[in-house]
Parts: sequence; C-alpha cells; structure tokens
Amino acid sequence: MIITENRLMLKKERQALIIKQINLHNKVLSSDLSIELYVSEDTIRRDLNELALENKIVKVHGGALSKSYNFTATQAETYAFDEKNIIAQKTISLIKDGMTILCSGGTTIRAIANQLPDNLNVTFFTVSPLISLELVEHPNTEVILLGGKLSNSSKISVGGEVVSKINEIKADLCILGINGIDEDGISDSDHEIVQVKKAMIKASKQLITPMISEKLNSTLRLSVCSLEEVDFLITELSPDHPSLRQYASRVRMIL
Amino acid sequence: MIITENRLMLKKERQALIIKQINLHNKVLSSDLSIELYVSEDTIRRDLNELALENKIVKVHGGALSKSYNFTATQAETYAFDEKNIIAQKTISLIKDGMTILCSGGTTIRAIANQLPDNLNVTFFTVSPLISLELVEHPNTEVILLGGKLSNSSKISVGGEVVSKINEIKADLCILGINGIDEDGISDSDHEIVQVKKAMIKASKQLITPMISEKLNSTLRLSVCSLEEVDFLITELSPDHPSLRQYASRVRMIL
DNA sequence: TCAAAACAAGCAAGTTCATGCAATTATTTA
DNA sequence: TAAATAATTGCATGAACTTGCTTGTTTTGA
Repeated sequence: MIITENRLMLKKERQALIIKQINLHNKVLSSDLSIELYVSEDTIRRDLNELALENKIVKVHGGALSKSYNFTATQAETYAFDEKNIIAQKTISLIKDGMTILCSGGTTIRAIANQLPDNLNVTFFTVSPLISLELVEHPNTEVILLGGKLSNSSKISVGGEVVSKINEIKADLCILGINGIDEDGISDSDHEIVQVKKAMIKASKQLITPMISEKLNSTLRLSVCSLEEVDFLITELSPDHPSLRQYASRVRMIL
Repeated sequence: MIITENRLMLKKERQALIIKQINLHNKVLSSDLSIELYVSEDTIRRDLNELALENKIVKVHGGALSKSYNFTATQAETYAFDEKNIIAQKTISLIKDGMTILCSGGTTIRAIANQLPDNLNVTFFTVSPLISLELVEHPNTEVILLGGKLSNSSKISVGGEVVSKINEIKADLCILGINGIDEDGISDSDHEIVQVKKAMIKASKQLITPMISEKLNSTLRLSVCSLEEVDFLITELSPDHPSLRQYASRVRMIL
C-alpha cells in the first residue's frame, strides 16, 4: 500500500489549494478535486460549503465558481417581484386623472410605472431614463424627462441643473423610491441623490413612499426627510402589520 | 479522444456564458447554443426559461433577447443586426479619447453605444434615455442626458427646452441616426425631431451619419440638412459600393 | 392551410447532495 | 504519558437536481 504525501494534507491546506484552483480556472468540479486531492467527494463538498459560507467562492451544483463569475447585479431586478406588484397596485390607486406626478427611479417605482393602467391621463416628470421609457409606453401619459449628468450607480439624473429644474415644477404627487427608513425618517447614501430627492419632495403637494418592507428600520448616512413629511407610506404588508406600528402615528397614512 | 472542457460545464457556468452571448449579440438561438455548448436544446430551453424567470433575459420563440430590448419594438431591433455591428465598428473608429459627442437615438446608434470600448474616455450628450442607459454601462464615459418632453414615437426628448439646451453645447462629433437620405440631403418625418436634429448638427464640429444601406435613396417630408454638411457617411457597405457613388462627391467622406 | 420548428410536460437514468453514523486522527487535559 | 475530548473523514441512505428523451401541443412561416 502506497500512502502519498497528499494523504497527510491538512484541511486548511486543502482548502487553500481549492481556492487556488478556482482563481486559476474560475471554476472547479467536485469530482475533479476529489481525484486530485485524494479525498472523497463528500469532503470536497464540505470544503466548498465552508468556503462558500466564508464568501470566498460561489458554490453551485457540481462544484464551485469564482466569485467574479457571479452576476448578481441584475438579480436585484427580480428580487421581491410579487411584493413590488402589490405595492404597485396600492400606489396606482392614489393616482387620479389630470395629476402631475414627480417620480424617482428604482425597481419598485419601475413596477409601478409598468403596471400603470393605460387609461390614466397624467403627466409624469422623472429623473430616471429607465422609468421614462416604461411610462412612455402608456398612451395617455405625458412624460417629461428631467435631464442632467447620469449617475453611474443609480442611473438617474443628478446635479445642480436637475435640482433647479425640479424647483420650477409644481406637482401633485411625489412618488419616491427609498433606500432607508427608520424613526429618524427617510435616508439615503449618496449626496447627489439626496439633493435631487429633497428637491422632488419640496416640489410636490403630497409625498408617497412605496417600499419593500425589508427596507423598514434601515438607516443610511444622509437624511432625506422626516417621517412627518410622508403622506402615504406603502409596503406590501397590511397597514396594521406589527412592523408598521411604530410609523403609524408619524406618517399621515399607511397603505 | 476529444473531450472538450465544455462537456463538464456546470449549469451556472453555462448560464453565465449564455448571458454573455446575449449581451454580445443581443440575441441567441436555442439551436446555436445547443451546438456551441454541447447540450440538448431542451437544456438550453430550460436555461433560457430560468434566466427569463430571473428577469435576466427575454425569452422568445426560438431563443432569447437581451433584456433591454423590452422597451422598443423588438422586431425592428433585431432587424439587420449584423449590418449594424459593422456600422458600429466603423463609427467607433472615429471616436477618440477626450471627445465630447452629441448623439441621437435609434437602433443603429444603440448598436454603437453598446459596442463602445470600455477604455474610451469621452463625454456623451444624448436626447435618448435608451442610449443613455446603454452608454452609462461603460465605466469611462460621462453621460449627460438631455431632458424634455419624451416623444411617444421616437422615445427621445423633444421640445424647445431641449433645443435651447443643445445650443449651449459645443461638441466634437454629432452621431446622428437618420431615417431618410437622398440627393437632397437628410430628411425626417416628425417636425419636433427635425428641430432637435438641426440643433444637434449646429452644435457639433463634425457630423457622422451612420445608416443601414437600405435607408439610401429614401425621402421623408422634412429636411434635416444637406449632404454637404455630412462629414462621415457610414454604411455597412464598402465605401466604393455602387449604391454610394452618387453620394461620394457630396459628403466629405464615406466609410 | 399545412408542414416544420419550437415548445411544455412527464419520465427515467445518472449525478450530486445533505444527513447521520462510525472510524480515524488531532488536540487538550489530567 | 495516557485518557478524554474534539475535529475530520468516508460511507450509507434517501432526497434532490440535472439532463436527454418521448409524447403531444403550439407557434411560425411559407
């Protein structure tokens, strides 16, 4: 019986080799590693699971991929699809013929734009090219695109010109996608975006903030507005859901 | 013994390659992928369905399309795809680092925006939200979206404000999608769009008109500019192609 | 309208996986 | 050092996943 050196390999050592293989080839198969490293596939699988738990690799059926192989960016779009449709329906119920509406970007707002009934006769102002394209598909809506420097991260127009343009508008509703909300109000992480959002709120009679419930109680660095400024807080949850209790007395209405 | 690497491909890996193919060509056929990836068409179909469910691609009969094709008429989009890519490459060869570029909308322009090399360091002004989104994916480009009333038909910003905004710009290149060209020059059918295009031409040092050759010798009601104003006429054809002969002496250069 | 292509659904074979368990190996403690 | 404890590993089991094939239906384009 021949006992190879590899038999004496330590677990950590083996995992380091696996990482090396993944960095080299961008992928590994459990079956290959099992042969190369003289251990059972079970052991390899356990290794891969551990490494995936440490966020060092991406485990997939049959092996693992390098993290860079991951393309989660677009996945955000699908994320919470059903919830966003519930939110969209609630929001749409607030929109009446003849209104002028200011709206931001984001996947939740996009779901709203997408599901808008075709017979609605409204004027939309938006800083998001993506939302503008979604809105313009509806025959009876007028869409005014607010131009400016396009933010790489958020894909909306930002900058002084947008803000001053928004200041000239008098809108009935502001439909604002949000990233963080807690007892201190709505918050966001990007300064330029905050400037735009503040201007949008100021330019509108009523503020609607549709959001996925998981955004509740999350705080970001920069404040956008207080809870008292929110007229309609919309989530996919029932208005009397416990998670919403703390907001009930602060915002005008929860839908 | 010809066992290709592909035989041992992981499902996720295969799906990543499919996405890559779609991003590259904007469309894929199940039958092609089946051959390229050494799996049955059923498997490809299942992959495409999964990816479509995740909203990463748009599944169509026979294959799949890039996601962003959602917005406009998909038939027109795929139309003459290869030709448009040839045109895109020719146009891109004229773009140099540091340039300021004004560009319109249209599927040909979109092919250009899509294929732009990532290392180009240029500033784009555009009236098309769709093009702006395509451009902003390139890390080294600055994108300024020109806002205004969004035209239902052409999906670009139109109106007095856009025109006066364009008048403030000094651009090196104007990349103009066109709908009609004959001996009398470039023409278009929509008055508002003509206003915008005229302003774009005036604001730029050089005018590039990329077009599918089938647009040659078609006339629309409204004149945009004369042939003499065109610096580069770009088609998918070789510059000495007979169809282009009548234009050779009128425009500055044919590519 | 009709034939070819694409499709969905279900099935079966072959993998891959998670789990519990036992055997082995490493580490700690007395 | 020896015993106790902990960690690691391989194996067995049944479940879950993946894939190609078959069948019958739908879509497409001539």
